Amino acid sequence: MRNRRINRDELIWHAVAAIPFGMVATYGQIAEWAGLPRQARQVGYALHNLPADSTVPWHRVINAKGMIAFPPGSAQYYRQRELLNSEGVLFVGQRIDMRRFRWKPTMDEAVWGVP
DNA sequence: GTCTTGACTAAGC
DNA sequence: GGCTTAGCCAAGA
Repeated sequence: MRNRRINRDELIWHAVAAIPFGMVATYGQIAEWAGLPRQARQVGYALHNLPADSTVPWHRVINAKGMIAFPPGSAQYYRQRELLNSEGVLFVGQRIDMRRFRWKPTMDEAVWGVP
């Protein structure tokens, strides 16, 4: 069987799985950490292909606006919101307080929010 | 091969 | 704060 190279999806899933409990990350962040910059859409695509029996915390991935990518009112929207709420991620209306819950990788070296 | 779609983002109005 | 436009890349028809 050859060393199957890690698929793009698995790379993304791995990055998503690295998000700690009670934290969230944006699609752009996941793409970048997975080594796929500018491919935020691919992250959503990979999550869409995520098997139902997977343990990947897909609900910790949100868009850059701090909102769930699903349209409000949809079953998926409420499911993700409930999962986040159960982890202590509080919502302000339809938005998450990114200043508190956005995960910052390697806080010592990471440069996020640089002007 | 081209065209459309998509769990996105940033900038402009 | 919300809508529109443009940019981006990959998968599917």
